[in-house]
Amino acid sequence: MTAPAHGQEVVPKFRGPATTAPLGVELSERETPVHPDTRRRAPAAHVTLDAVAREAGVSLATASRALNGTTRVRDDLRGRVRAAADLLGYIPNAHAQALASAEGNRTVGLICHDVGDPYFAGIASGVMRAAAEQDLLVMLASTFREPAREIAYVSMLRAQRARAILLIGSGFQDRAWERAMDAELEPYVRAGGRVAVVSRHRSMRVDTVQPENRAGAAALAASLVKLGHRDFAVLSGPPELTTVADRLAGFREGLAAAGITLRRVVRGAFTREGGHAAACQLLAGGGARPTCVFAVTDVMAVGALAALREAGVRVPEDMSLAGFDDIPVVREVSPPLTTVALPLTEMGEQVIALALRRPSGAGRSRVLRIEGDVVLRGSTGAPPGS
Amino acid sequence: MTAPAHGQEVVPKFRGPATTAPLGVELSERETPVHPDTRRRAPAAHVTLDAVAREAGVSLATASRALNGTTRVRDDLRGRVRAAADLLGYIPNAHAQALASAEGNRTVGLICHDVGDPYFAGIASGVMRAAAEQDLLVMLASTFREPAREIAYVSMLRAQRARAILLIGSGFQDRAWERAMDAELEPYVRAGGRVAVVSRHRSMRVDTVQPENRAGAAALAASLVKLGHRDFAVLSGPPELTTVADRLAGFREGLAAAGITLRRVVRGAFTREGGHAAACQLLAGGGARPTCVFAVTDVMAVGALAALREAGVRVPEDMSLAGFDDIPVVREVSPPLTTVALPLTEMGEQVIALALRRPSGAGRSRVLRIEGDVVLRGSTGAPPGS
DNA sequence: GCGCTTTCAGAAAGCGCTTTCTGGTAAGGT
DNA sequence: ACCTTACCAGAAAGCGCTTTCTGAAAGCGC
Repeated sequence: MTAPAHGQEVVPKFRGPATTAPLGVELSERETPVHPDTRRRAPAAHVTLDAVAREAGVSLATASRALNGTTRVRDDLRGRVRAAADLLGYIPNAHAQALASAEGNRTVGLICHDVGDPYFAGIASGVMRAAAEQDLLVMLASTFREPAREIAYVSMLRAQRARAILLIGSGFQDRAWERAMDAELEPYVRAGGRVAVVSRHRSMRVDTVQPENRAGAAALAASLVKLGHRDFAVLSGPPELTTVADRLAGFREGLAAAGITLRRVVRGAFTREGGHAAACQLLAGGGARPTCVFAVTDVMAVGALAALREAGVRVPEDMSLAGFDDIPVVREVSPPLTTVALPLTEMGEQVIALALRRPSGAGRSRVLRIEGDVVLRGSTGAPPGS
Repeated sequence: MTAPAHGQEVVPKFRGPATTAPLGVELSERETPVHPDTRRRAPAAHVTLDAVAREAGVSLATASRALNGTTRVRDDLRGRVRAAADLLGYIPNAHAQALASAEGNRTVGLICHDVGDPYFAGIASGVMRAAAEQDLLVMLASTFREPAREIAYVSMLRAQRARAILLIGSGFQDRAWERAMDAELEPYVRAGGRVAVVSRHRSMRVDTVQPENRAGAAALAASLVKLGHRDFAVLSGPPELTTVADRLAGFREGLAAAGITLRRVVRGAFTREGGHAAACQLLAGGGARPTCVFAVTDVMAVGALAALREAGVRVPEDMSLAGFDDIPVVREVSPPLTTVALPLTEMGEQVIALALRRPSGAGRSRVLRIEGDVVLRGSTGAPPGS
């Protein structure tokens, strides 16, 4: 489960008196005492509204109205229906409700690469909070960065008649996939579905929560220049992602404003390991090292920090390091990372709000621009020898 | 969005040429070019199977069979139906399908406290991966630690006729809530629903993925004793949670095996801040400080580490610190934290597997015990002055 | 007391599918 | 040539609900 690695050691397993199995995992069974039958009748499969109506001695229609309160129902009847529903343990069938009513169902779909990634987890957390307030259920889909799966999920969410589909994070390099995605989304929107995205360009009638990647990166560059740096490198991600392109361009812009040219860009995957590898590559390259490195995401920056430490490069004394996003972990590492802070949970709340407020289907698309705050922390300082 | 805090500084926002709005957030609209009408007919609302059948010149029944392939359909007809479905952009209505078929719908419910917490995010990630492989959609519900919301979610998931309900993480202190939860779950299980939980005791016919908290904590204690420590403190969580109780008891057991008595237990919330506060409280108390501290979760340990650093306590020279869970962040802090590693994503995969494999409704309940590995990292060392 | 409106319960028509059940046609046996 | 199987398309009956429509009963003014 855990491979022994640099600076850590896995201790052989403790065998307490309670544990006898030789495996790391043990499956046991236990008999559950049969629940003593309460007063409640045993529902064979599912209690239907029909059963409730019969129990209450009213018609199906009345039972429905009594429980959902759309039209007036005499108080005594309503009481009887409620009591019957309670007694029988009635739970409405959401499918039948969605089918019968024009309302549709109270769910939204959320598609992201991986909830295990703190960036997505932060946004998802915001979506969840907002959804909870509106009694919406969120259908979560993790693509694990496979475009085919992403499209399949949109299709599934369409089948589920989700009120809205939320797409979080960069799209894929391959234009063909993006086109396929548009083809999938277009009829959905036409049919009244709402789509909103975070940090992803779309060609459609889709609302967007868009971090100001350029401005943020430019501001960061300006701050780093102010610390005295002249010599920069960027640890970048897949070049086709707009997020990457914008942050890189913004950083260049910020440097240019001070008459500085970016010396070096190293590309890596959008993961901790990608950042680690990119940093290693940067250090391996001969020549003078930059005094300051900007990783286009915090996740990469965390990997880079580890790489620098392993290589004996002191941060920030030998080299300053900055990231982007402000995921929680960057406050915990030492030194804590300078970054451009994005309000992740708030972005999650906004994207769902944007989608749900959208006038069904057509209409202009809105862009909610989110500014990032440059937060200087311990990972950046004056360049060495200044 | 980000309050200036200890050791960090928020830089005033950069105003690039592109940004003119004075707010941190800006809402703009843009007109989308109207999508040129393709060959495809414009679906007014939703394409129904009926429309597909008509287009293909076959009956509704045949269309259904052609698309789902349960019974044999002549190849040419099947082809015509498929073509018609493609042409019209048919997406089946999952609600109607669920309602009409005995199969039910392809969704499972996942209830946890907060996907923003790396512990839950890790498990959720595992659930997502397993679900993706079986073409299941996951309905995610975050309770934000409110028992009422948790019960409401179970009810909603019941209404959605989720194939399975997965409950992740400790239950609540209040026995009344747990009883209410049982009352909610019991008819669900009776009606054929599957329930599986991670790290949570239930009185019902429910499968469980249960980390070996006692054995793990005991093993950790043994390892720490072996490093030379005699003087321990525990940063604990809410005492009524079985997870907490087990880890604490296990740790005591491990110490007892070496003839050592635990000196001090400080309670805190199950969060980073809880760990921070508990550590502060521990340091504030006068008297000799323990040489080694065990925080019952990594999340708390991370908070504790920050508190120790702020108080000028060096880890591990002045004090050793260990956690439990092995969430990713503990490898990134310095020193990296010694902990008991739980295979979080694997636990997620197991809990959903357990639920889905469960013979519908009744039957024995199974317990999958997960052993933790003690992983010694830089946060633990020999006690000072040895 | 009569016709009027108003109130509210019940009957019934779907929502979009799956799945029997029915029946027509072609193939095979005698 | 006739009858039995076998195969497969279509009709129709729901799945569990919402919602319109219908109509009975009650309240009201005259």
